[in-house]
Amino acid sequence: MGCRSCDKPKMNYRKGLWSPEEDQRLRDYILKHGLGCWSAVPAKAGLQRNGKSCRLRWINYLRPGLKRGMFSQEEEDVVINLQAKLGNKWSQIAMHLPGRTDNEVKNYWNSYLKKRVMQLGSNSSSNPASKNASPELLTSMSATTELIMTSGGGGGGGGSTATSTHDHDANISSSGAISAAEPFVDQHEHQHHHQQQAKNYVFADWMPTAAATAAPGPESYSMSAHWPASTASSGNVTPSHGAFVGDQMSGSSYAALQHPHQQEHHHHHHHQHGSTAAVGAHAGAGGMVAGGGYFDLLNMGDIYGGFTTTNDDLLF
DNA sequence: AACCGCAACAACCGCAAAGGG
DNA sequence: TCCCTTTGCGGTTGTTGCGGT
Repeated sequence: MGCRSCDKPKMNYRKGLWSPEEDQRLRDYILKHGLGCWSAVPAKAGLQRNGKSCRLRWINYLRPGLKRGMFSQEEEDVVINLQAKLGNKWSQIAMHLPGRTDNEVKNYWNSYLKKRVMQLGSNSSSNPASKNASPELLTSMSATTELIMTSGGGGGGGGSTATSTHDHDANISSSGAISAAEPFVDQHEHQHHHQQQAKNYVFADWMPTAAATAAPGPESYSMSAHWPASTASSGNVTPSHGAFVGDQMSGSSYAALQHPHQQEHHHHHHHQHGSTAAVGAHAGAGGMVAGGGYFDLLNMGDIYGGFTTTNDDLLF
């Protein structure tokens, strides 16, 4: 682990929200050099951030394969059930939700699900089916959830003391537990407290739609030279990767990326954290790209996150 | 119009584990 | 084995904007 060569100069690190320029620097750096010593990234990328901040930014926001927008009913079920089972092991829970980060899951739980579960728990105390989830919540309990529940292993309720040993980046579980294909592209309209904008699946908001569909030119630099071995061995690492190279950021889509909720609020009465602009710009990345593109991009999540999943693990 | 409360989410902080020297 | 650095994780705080008054 120790990255001795990463002697960083003492400096006053910037804090707070990331600017588009910072994001671009970080993104460009990672694209060119791959994931490595985070503590060295700021200096090498020309960022006045600490490595920790860079890592977090990458994982939670810039990394390809991330979904944005509201949680689907299925995802909600997964969170509720796994939280009941594992406790606040957000990274482990996130592993079962492709494209979701632990931070996102955690936020969703703290801001919404926790209250809901508590309410339901107090209202329907006589629900033997689940100590946390109400019948309402369970009605849509899918085979997906059951799969997770049965494959999770290890019992125990909340407050598990199990030490997490997984790679934080690997939000796509090795079990490929969630069959994401169809539910991920619909405009799930389940009754959500805040009636958020229907979720959208953005495989890296900064990725232009063209990148999801168009084959890049052969001039692309060699990804395999920089990315984890799993990348090179993955048959799904397709030419589309090349499209990531360089400045892929369109102004509009990036603006949407930076602060989704700062955009288009005037179009909706309710909070809208899924960026409509992003949907417009990138809907194809997750939705329109049925089949191949979708797969490829998802695998990009593998690549950038250092996943070790195989093609077989991705059940989409 | 101004203020306040709330919700959502991005980001920070502190701690512990992992791992190299 | 110890020390130090890096990384990963979970709790918490900060920021922003909306809705209500």
